[in-house]
Amino acid sequence: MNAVPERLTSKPSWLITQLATHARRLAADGQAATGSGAYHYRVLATLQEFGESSQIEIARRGNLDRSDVVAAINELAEEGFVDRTADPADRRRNLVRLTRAGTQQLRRMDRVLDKVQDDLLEPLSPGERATLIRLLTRLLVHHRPDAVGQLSR
Amino acid sequence: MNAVPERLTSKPSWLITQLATHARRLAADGQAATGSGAYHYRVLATLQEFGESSQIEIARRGNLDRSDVVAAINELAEEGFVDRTADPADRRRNLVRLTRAGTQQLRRMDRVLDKVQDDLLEPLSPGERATLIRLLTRLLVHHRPDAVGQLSR
DNA sequence: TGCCAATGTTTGTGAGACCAACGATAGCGA
DNA sequence: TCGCTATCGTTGGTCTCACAAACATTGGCA
Repeated sequence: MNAVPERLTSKPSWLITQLATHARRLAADGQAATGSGAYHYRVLATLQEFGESSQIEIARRGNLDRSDVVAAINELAEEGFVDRTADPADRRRNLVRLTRAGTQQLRRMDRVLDKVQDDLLEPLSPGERATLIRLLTRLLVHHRPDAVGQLSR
Repeated sequence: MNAVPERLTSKPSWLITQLATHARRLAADGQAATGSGAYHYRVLATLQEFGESSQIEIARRGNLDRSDVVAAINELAEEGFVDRTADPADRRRNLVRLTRAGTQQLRRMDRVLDKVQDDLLEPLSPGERATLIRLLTRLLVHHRPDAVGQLSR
């Protein structure tokens, strides 16, 4: 009754894109309560792990377009989660850093996203989860080394 | 230099969504030459495997919104790939069926998408590919049984 | 007969990933 | 030192995918 063409369900690209849509939904549902979204999380995470950065650095490290970084930082700054100041050493750049409130927001989002991972992988055993992560990582390293922190040579 | 926050790369949801973006790009690149897109493929595949259908059936089987089916079928009909006629037995419904040209278009898209699967899984051995497909399918069956042709309750 | 449900359709929204262009500023080679 | 080129932030788009709201037409049914 609810059959889906085998042409679709047999394709890895179908499995991956459909699962990605579901993962995004889980994340969006959880993040709704935090008031920030996926782009905001990438910015906050980048700042936390690498410290004060220019917007272009945030874009490269978080795999974002620099124009999207502008919008995300506008919103984060408005809520007091980041601090944006002109770089005195290079007036083309802004220096962005996490505030205390931003660090707390990141922690909130971390909790939410950790739960998302659990929900997402729920049906798999720990060993299967590790296998899946390993295979997915290999594919991503192969296709988009820059999205996994690999030097693209 | 191109480091990515470990907070991101360690999350399955990151791996899956980033890989999905890449898969969509591969598919879009390949499909550009065919003139049809992902929604069109879902419609054509559904018609081929289940035969003449109403739009609501196409929507349910191809996991599409019925309003998106309207647009896709408009475009497919304009190119002569499908045929849309009012159902004499239920005038609320349209009966949509594949034309000869539509069958050929589906074959073209199949070839493109088969190559996409190969590109996508390239770094994995046949055994690893099977493992990945098995794990992804289990996750999707668990979270969105309707997207894999499973009865949802 | 009168009401509710199903179907197709129109219109719109929001997220995510991009792209092009522009002004200001730096850096560098002649 | 001058002039060219590159970089950075910013603005203002585009496109795809997923989905929600509302409406008219038609069927089914109490």
